[in-house]
Amino acid sequence: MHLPDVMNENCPSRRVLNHVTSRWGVLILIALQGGTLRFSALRRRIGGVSERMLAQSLRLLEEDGMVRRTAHPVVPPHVEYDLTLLGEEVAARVKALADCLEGNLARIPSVQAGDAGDPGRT
Amino acid sequence: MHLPDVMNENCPSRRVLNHVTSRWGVLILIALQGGTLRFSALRRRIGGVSERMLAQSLRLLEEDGMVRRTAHPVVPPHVEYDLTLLGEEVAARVKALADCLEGNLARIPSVQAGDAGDPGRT
DNA sequence: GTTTGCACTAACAAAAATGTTGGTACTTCC
DNA sequence: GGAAGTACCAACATTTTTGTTAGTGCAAAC
Repeated sequence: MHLPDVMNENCPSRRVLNHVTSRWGVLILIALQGGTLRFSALRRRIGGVSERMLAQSLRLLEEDGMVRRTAHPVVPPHVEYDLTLLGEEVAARVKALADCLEGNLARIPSVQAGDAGDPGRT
Repeated sequence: MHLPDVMNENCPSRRVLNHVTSRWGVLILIALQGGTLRFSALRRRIGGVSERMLAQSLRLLEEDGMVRRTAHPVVPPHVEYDLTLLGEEVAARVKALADCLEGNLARIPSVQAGDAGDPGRT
């Protein structure tokens, strides 16, 4: 068994890292840190996510053993999402990163430059 | 001015978070944690990155004040990249996350399912 | 004197991510 | 009776990301 190494393009850790650090993966983990949430609640909590992407990202994180899905077979569907033990560990790191960025926004030049949107090409 | 909040789709922190957690952004930050590196060295260190993406991702991180670029105007170009103070702080969190994932690979179902990457090499 | 390395960029092409629309099957609220 | 909410999925369209190729200008190694 070779040691996992994200710098190695073929290491499975690379794929997991990509799931976790994906656009919505990060936010899902942070949102679920507060406790169990239902699909719609999760969607309301995470600004800008579409149903499709939320469902897809949740499935990926579930496959990676970070998120647990619990479906109650009742008439209006009722599904709950929460973090597994592993998910909690990972989410804590992700949260730490997000907090770090939020807390240091003032030190970030591109933010101070007063550009609300994509300054990219015009 | 409201508080930064990554859950808010219009918060600038969201954009910065995306840069930092982008496919190559993560790896660049980790790679530079070890110290200054030149472009080509960085490229060799990060498996699978193309010149184009490395250059692009570096520029983004530079704009966000995480990475510093120092060009020496010598005949064969000599450019060095290293982390700013802010970059170090952020990189530390990113590294913690990556280490956490690497260390817990064995607990990840989708990895154990033998569905990706090159099997057999241990 | 031909190849190699350096640090890139521009143009184009392909692949992946993401969004949009419409639908399911039923219930509760107005 | 009509609208809204639940938890999604499938098909299609668009956008974004990423890769590929070629090229710069010069120097050192072969």
